[in-house]
Amino acid sequence: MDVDAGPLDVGVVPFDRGARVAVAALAGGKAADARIHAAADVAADERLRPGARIVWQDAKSAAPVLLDAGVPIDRVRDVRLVHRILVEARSLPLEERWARSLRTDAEALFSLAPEAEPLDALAEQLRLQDAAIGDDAGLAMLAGAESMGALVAVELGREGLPFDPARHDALLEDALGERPTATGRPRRMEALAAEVRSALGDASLNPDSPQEVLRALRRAGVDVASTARWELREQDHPAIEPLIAYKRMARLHTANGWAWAHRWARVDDRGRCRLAIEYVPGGVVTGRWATEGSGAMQIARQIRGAVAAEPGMRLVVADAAQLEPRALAALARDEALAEAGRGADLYQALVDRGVVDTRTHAKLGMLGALYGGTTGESAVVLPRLARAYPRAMAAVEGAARAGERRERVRTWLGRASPEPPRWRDDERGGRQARAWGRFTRNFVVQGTAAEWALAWMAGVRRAIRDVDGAALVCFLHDEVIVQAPAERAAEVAEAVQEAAALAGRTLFGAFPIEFPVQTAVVGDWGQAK
DNA sequence: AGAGCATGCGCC
DNA sequence: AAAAGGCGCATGCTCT
Repeated sequence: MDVDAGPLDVGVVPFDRGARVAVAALAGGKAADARIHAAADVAADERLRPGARIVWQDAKSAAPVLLDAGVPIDRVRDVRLVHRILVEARSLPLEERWARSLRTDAEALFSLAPEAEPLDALAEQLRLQDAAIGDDAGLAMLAGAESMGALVAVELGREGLPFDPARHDALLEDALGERPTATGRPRRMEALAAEVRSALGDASLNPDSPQEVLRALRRAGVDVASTARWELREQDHPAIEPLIAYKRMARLHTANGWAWAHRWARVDDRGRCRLAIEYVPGGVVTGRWATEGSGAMQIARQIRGAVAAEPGMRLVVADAAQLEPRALAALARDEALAEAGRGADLYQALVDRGVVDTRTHAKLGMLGALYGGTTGESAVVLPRLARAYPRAMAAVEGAARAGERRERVRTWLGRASPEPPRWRDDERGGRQARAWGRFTRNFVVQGTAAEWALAWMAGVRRAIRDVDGAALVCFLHDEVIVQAPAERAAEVAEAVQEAAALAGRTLFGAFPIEFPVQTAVVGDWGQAK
């Protein structure tokens, strides 16, 4: 092996449904020395050594083959995801070949012959992307972070989230009452349904039907226009309390109840019960991830205790405190806000510095700044924040005004907001313009926070690589969970915090912004915070 | 019967 | 009918 060779781009194309893999060096838009391997032998290709940049059409179809073969991967380019970013960033002419490659999905790749052609195509795409990125350090970093994120997503999906069905069952019975034997509602839900029916004098009422409930409420003299909780709360009628309680239970029952667990929990080949979670990197326009199917990014707090460490293991639950305000301070280069963030609680710092009078007001004001609040308490506190942190406020205000003018805005690393929809030049159009402005205002902050989270996760992945038995098992925007052997959990917790600091420096250089991470080493997720 | 929308609510 | 950004999902309900 020539250890003096420079960084090598290595293209990987699986075919025959992953039974075989084509590997080639990519340079100058060409694939060189293509070799075909049986999937199990691919690790023997010495070009796939640490330090090489592995290039694939998309992680979902290509990564499993390499992961199964035990190929260490530490740099990667996901051509599909980076393509999307670059097209949106308008750094690239929309050439026909790009449009074509967008349509090349995983299935199409599988059906391609193992000839050089797909590898050449990959090489050409890589060349075009690198040319488009040029010397834009932000886009280069974003391309790397997005690609590594896609790999982490595949790894998370393969790992699954440790899940204890017995605990889940107990938590549900506690919240909803005894589970029904056949069809029908859990006991406490059924009791509440009966209470609602009796209070509204409608023995056949289906409490799951908003229309029926609305009609019944109005018949009973309750003046509401919907059955939304916020509206019900303002009413005084004996049906209201059980109805709200019922709806809360119904939500848990349908979203994270027994059927949900049955659908998404699986027992892997080592006898461990895990929730199968398919993450979709870049699934949200801002760059946040989404999930496909399981709703795993919305798991109700009430049942998080069912996510439990396996024997001999602990969960390291880590969440980044006030990530978005910190992302805002950094992208706006607001030294004063960054200074307030020096410490674990940015909101409390605003109180201590006399900017606002209570922590709740600090939070409300910040939410208003990030989302564009114009009413209520948030609007009252906002001017105080604007006076104390003019740079941060100018950044979000600027993004909002740009959006209203139909301009596209960018995150810190350069992800562009989507093309705005059309709106008329009338009052309704004005409302739409302001709504779009609220979106672009939030886009720059949410998107930048998502970029930080990608960098954080890449760092966590690297940091736990040498901790035998440790694995990332969950990601939730500003929170990660690592399962680790009990005796090494404390060490992992520290590494996760260091990775956060490193992510901050990677994105924002010497700008003095801190990203404190709260960690808890616990037996189950319900014990964290 | 299935597609697609509306409602409502959980998460960040 | 929500005020204020981003989602996903279950259910009811209407339209085809």
